[in-house]
Amino acid sequence: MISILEVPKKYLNTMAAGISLKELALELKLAPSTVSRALNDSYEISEETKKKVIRMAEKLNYHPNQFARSLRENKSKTIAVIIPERINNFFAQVMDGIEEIAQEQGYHLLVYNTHEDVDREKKIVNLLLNGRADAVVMSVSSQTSDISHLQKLYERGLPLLFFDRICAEIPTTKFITNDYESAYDGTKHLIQQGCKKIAFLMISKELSITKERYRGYLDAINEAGLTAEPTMSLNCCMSEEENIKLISDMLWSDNRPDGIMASVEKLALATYQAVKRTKIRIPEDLKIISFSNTAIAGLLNPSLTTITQPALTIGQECAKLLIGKLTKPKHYDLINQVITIPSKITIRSSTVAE
Amino acid sequence: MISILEVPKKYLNTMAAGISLKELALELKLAPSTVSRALNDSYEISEETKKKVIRMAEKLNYHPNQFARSLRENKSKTIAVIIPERINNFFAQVMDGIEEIAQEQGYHLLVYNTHEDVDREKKIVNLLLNGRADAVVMSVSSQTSDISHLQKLYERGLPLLFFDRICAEIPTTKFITNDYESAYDGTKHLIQQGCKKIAFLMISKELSITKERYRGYLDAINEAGLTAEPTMSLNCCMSEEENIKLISDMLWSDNRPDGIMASVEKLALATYQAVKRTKIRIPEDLKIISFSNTAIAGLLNPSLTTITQPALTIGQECAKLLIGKLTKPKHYDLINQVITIPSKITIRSSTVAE
DNA sequence: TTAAAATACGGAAACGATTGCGAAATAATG
DNA sequence: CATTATTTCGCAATCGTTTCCGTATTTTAA
Repeated sequence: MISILEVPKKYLNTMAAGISLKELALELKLAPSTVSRALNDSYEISEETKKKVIRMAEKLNYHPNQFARSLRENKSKTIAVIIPERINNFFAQVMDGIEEIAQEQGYHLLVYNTHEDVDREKKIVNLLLNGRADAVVMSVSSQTSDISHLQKLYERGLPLLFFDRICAEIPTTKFITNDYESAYDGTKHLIQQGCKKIAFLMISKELSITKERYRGYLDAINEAGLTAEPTMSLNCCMSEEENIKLISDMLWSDNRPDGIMASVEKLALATYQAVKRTKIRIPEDLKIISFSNTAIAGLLNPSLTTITQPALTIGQECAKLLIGKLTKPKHYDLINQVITIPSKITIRSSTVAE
Repeated sequence: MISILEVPKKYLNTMAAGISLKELALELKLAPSTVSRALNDSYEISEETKKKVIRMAEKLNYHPNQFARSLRENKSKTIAVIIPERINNFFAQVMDGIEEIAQEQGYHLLVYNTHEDVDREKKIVNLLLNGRADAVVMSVSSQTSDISHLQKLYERGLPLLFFDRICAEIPTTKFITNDYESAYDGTKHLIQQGCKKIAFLMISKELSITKERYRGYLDAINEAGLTAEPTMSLNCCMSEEENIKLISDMLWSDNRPDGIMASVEKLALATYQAVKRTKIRIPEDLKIISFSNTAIAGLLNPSLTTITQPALTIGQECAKLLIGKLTKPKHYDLINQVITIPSKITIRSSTVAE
C-alpha cells in the first residue's frame, strides 16, 4: 500500500531527471491543462484543487521545464551581456548593476567576453541570432569598425542596448558617462596644476569614448592657449608590455610630457609601471589623471587622481530599461538617444605637488 | 515577378522574429524532416538538396530555435557559473578561463553573483533546478553552512563542480589551489623576515579555504616555536569600512602584530587603508603577505607580497572536465576528489625591509 | 421553475525542432 | 529480366508547456 505521503515507486528513478507536468497530472488524476492552470494560479481553478496540486508538485519535486515554456511563450527571461573585458573594474561594476535588477525581476544573464576582438564579437552576435536571449546589452570591442553584425542583430528585432562604448549607427538607446566634460575637466585640472605639455593615452581611435574624451582634452588644451602636439596623443594596443614600452619611449624622449590624461585605467597603470623604470617623480615631474573605477586608487604609489564612472548606475539603468521594454513593450521604447550619467573626479596625489 | 534572389514578400514581416524550419521547408517544397536533415548534414540527403537548402536558409536568414532544440534534445549547451563576488580579480580570471574553453566548445555561460549571501545562493540554485543549464560550476558564499540546496542540486543529477571555496560534503570533483602549503610557506616567509607575532585575517571561519589556509598558518607558527594567540586571528566581515576598523583596532592595541597573513586580497587592501591612518611603516613595523590575484600588487605603496592562485588554469580545468562529462559521459567522471593546482608566491616590498 | 450566468475542469492544438519508420525511385546484383 | 540494395525523401510522433475552446455542473437571476 502506498501512502499518500510517499513518492510512488514508478517515479523514483525519473526524479533525478525531473518529473513532467503530464506525469504530475497523471498522479493527481487531473488533466495537464488543469494542473498547469493550478500552478499558475488561474482563476478558473478552485482553491481546493490548487492546494492539492501545489502539495503534490512539491512532494514530487516538480520543476517546469524552461525550454518548453520558452518555446511556447517565445521568451526566455534571459538577457545577453557582451563586454570587451572582464578583468576590469568598470565592466565588473556595470555587470553587478545589471544583475541586481535582473535578479529582482527574475531574469537570467548570459555573459560573453569578446576580449576586444571583433571576430569573437561577430561569432557571439551570430550565436545570439537564434534567440537564446530576449535582449542584448553590449559595449563594443575596441577593434569594431565594421558593424554589419550589429546591424543584423538589430534588424532581428531583439531589443538592443549599448553602454560606454556605443555604436552610433544603430538607432537605439545608449548609456554613457559625460565623456567630453569629464575629459575636459580632467585636462583643465592638469593645466591648473601647471602642466604645459599633456599627453593623451588611448586604446583605439575608433572607439566612441576615445573620440569624445579626446575632444574634451583638445578643447581644454586649446582653450588654455596650449598647443596639442601630435606626438602627445598616444594610440596604445592590447598588450600591456607593449604599452609600457610605448609610454616609456615617450617618457624618455626629449619631448616628454609633464601631464598625462589616460582615457582608460589600464593605461594609467601602464604609465605607473613605465615611470617606475625611470627617475621621473609623480607628481613633481609628471602629473597623471585617469578614467578609472578601481577601489584602490588611494593605495597606489602615489595615489591616483581618477575620473570615476557611475558604473553600477549605468548597469542598473540598462537593465531597468531593457526589462521594462520586455515586460511592458507599450510603456517603454528604446528610442535613438544617448543618456548621459556624469562621472566624478577625485583628486589625489598624482596631480598635486605638495 | 519574384526573382530567386529576392525574399518573398510573405516572409518579410515575420523575418524580424525569425523564420521557422517549417516555413523554410514550405518555401523549398520539401518536408521539414528533409530540411532538418539537410541542415544537419545527414547522409540520407543528396548533396544537391543540401546545397539548395543551405542556400535558401541563408537567404531567408534562418536560425534554428534553440528552445525547440533544447526541449527535444534535453540539453542546452549552457553552463551555469555561480560566484560569490564579481569585483574580484581571482573570480574574474577564473571566469575568463571557463569562458575560454566554453567558447571553444560552443557552450554558453549563465553567470550568477551571490554577493556572499546564502539566501541569494539558495534562490539561484533553486532557479537552476528547472534545467536551464546542463551543468553547474560554483564557489560557495562565505555564509554557506546549510548545504541542503546544494545537496538538492546534486541529487537532481546535474553535473556539479566546485572550485576554490568548495563543499566537501558533496561527492564531486573540486578544484583548488594548495591552500595549506601556500599559507604555510607564506607564514614561514614572514617568520624568516623576523616576524614574531603574526595575525591571520579571514572573512569566514566556515569557508574551506579559510580552514586550510589557517591550518597552514598555524603549523608554520608552531613549527617555528612561536605561539598563535587567539587575538591574532581576526574574523572580518563583508563591510570594507568595518574591516578597516577591526584591523585598525588591532593595529592600535598594545598587543599589535608585526606580521599579517591575509587569506583574501580585500583584507590586505583593508589593512593598507588602516595602516595609512597610523604611523606604522610597512615593512619596517609590519609585514604583510596576502593571497591575491591583482595585477598591480607591484604598484601599491609599498608593493605587496602575494600568493597568486592559478585562476585562469582553475577555470579552464573546470570547464574542460565539465564539458568533457557533458559531451562524453562515458569517458569522463566527476569522481569525489580534490584536484590541487599550486599557487605562486611573489615576494615584494611589503615583507622585506631594505 | 426555468433560463442565464458563473464555476471548474478536460481535450486538443500549438510552439519548432529531431528522428524512427516507411516508401518510392533508382542502382546493383544474379 | 527479376530481385535485392541503396539512395532519397515524407509522415508522424515526440519533447513539456500554455491556452483556446468546449462542456458539465452548480449558482444566480428572472
